[in-house]
Amino acid sequence: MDTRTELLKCAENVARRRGYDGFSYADLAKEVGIRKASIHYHFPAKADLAVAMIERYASSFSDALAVIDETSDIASDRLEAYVQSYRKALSGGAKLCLCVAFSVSRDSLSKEALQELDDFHSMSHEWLMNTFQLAKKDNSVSNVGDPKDEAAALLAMVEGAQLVARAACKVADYDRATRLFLKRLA
Amino acid sequence: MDTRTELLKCAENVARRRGYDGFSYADLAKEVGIRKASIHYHFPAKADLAVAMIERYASSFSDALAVIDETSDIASDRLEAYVQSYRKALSGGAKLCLCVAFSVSRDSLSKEALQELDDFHSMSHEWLMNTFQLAKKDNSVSNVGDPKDEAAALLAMVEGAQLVARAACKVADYDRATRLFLKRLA
DNA sequence: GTCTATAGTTTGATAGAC
DNA sequence: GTCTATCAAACTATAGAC
Repeated sequence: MDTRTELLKCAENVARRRGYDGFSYADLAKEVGIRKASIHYHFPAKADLAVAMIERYASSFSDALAVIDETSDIASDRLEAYVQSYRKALSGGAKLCLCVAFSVSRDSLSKEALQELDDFHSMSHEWLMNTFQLAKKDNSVSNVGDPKDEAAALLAMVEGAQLVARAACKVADYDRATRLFLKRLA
Repeated sequence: MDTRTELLKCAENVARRRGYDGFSYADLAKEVGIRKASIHYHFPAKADLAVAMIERYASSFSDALAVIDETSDIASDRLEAYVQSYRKALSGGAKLCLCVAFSVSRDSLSKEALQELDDFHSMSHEWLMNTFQLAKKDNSVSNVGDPKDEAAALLAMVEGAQLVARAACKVADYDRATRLFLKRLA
């Protein structure tokens, strides 16, 4: 793997544990095994790194959603996989979704990074909306309301469930918070 | 107001905007109007400040829940007030619940602070559980599941809704995420 | 209780050799 | 591309005068 990618991977890893203001170039240098001055060759400023991190995260997230869509045509299957993916991202209570971690540090981010953050949420929201729209047709989810509202509610729920589970370092808290929603799935 | 309280108020304010790793003694000194060295008289280390912040936050939150209980005996009224209180805490998309902000910076907190964080979540969860238990009796909420699961789901939802709204600085996002739940209230 | 002064560390970032 | 060397600024924290 090239150094740039290795840096991005490492940065994502630590940012999802500690937030944007909670990691430094020194942390990355130590982990990747180069000097911190060398990092500036790949990312001149931390703001550049932040943008690249969100871009990479959104891209891989988008890929994951595409895989979910390919795996099943049933809305309930897709939503279950979605909830499961946020559970997996928790890493046993040690990590958060990158965008959850970055949302808290909003004031430290550049305009460009905030735009990327916004794009990520838009993409997630749209995928969820379409999936709830499908659920209305295939009847695989009980009691479906306005897809726009359902999408916003589920996005908030998985992000909040991650947060609560992270606070206590207990995946069980994530499971408890999402249980009633999963019961609505066929 | 005494300086200690003023410092706590100010620290809460900035921590809810920027997270635990996002503010410094210099920020507080500037805002409160004393030198940063003076802050150490009240809070020897930042870890001490963190503990006092959560204590104060949990205490005022607990008071707010007591007021809600006094205002109405109907479960749906109480839950609506609960959701509303998280909305108000958003401050137009500028702030988060202190415990949401601190959960992200978990690794920077002392054991004592983490314990306080845990206590806060326990208190919230218990109040919600009792309220959903009441809802089962007074039928003011539609389709109530296991109170324990309902409590966890709602806590996750309001915290997640705050986060999404904070990311975009749009209170409307909070409203959209909580709309379907509020529809279940009588 | 608040101040000045300062220590010791860490931060993000740059210059220039290799 | 990575290094050494260095910078100025910010950080938490302490000592001691008032």
